[in-house]
Amino acid sequence: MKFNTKTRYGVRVVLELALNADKEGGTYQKEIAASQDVSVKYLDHIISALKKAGLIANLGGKKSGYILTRPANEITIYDVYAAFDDELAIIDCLIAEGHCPRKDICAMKEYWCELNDTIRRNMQSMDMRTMASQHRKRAKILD
Amino acid sequence: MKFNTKTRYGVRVVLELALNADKEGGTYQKEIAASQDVSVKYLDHIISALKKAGLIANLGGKKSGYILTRPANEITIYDVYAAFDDELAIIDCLIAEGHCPRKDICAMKEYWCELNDTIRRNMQSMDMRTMASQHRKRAKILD
DNA sequence: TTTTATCCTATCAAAATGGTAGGATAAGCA
DNA sequence: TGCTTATCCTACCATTTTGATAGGATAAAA
Repeated sequence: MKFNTKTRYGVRVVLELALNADKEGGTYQKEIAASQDVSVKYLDHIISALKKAGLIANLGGKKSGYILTRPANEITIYDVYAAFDDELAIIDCLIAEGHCPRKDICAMKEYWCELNDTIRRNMQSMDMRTMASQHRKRAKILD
Repeated sequence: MKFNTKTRYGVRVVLELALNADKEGGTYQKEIAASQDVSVKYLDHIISALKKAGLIANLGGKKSGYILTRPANEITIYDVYAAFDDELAIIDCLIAEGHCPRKDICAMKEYWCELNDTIRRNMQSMDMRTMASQHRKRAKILD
């Protein structure tokens, strides 16, 4: 029961872009790689998925920096999660219906389904502007 | 982000024993295997872990049926989870401290930690007596 | 025209997952 | 007593997932 590193890095990339919202020309992949301590090559995959999901984009053409495509408060943790994985389903039978012969009686399925909803709603209710401001607050205290 | 089959089967085994609480002589591994549609061999692992965790026990000696070691309302979903996995940690840095260089500033860590607590508390607040009674209710309606 | 940053696909080692197999042990029974 | 059988215990194994690296294509900028 773990989130994978792509999701974790993905969130951090989006957080960095949210923090750099005022930065002229966007943020370069190279800069992100350096500040997040990930190889540029690995970051390729992360950024590619975030772009495909429509969360980030190049400010200009091919050799320009990245920015968020919408205000940080309109991007949730779940949005980032969904860029890397399918719909959240903590057990398979929540998506692959018709397979389990006991699906109509199974009390467990109902429980897992509710837990799944709880987790998804939690992730949907946290946006990246909030994360950014919390990060700034913490950084300030430590300063 | 999935629960593994051992945890899922484990919960179902405990649920079955909760439902069979009145059954004379406990429930045999063979019976559980049949009703849960798992091989007896695979069930070996599940049962072994549940026994090790102290959730179930043989009613008599080696060749006797299984029962729960305490009332079903004193066994939570989290108890069963913990029989198969370590403490719930949806990202590694929640347990392996000191590793991440940004742990003091990282706003994300705080978020993941809170989500982790939310999930754990949810699992801790659902007990197997409740599950059993919900199951009986559903089975009755379908009858 | 050279550099270089993004883009895109393939590959790979290691770990996790889901499960089978074989045999040891010991209880129950004819 | 000896056979059957259910639990117990340890290997092993195939497949998938994970966390990355590598190579080269593309195109913008200098």
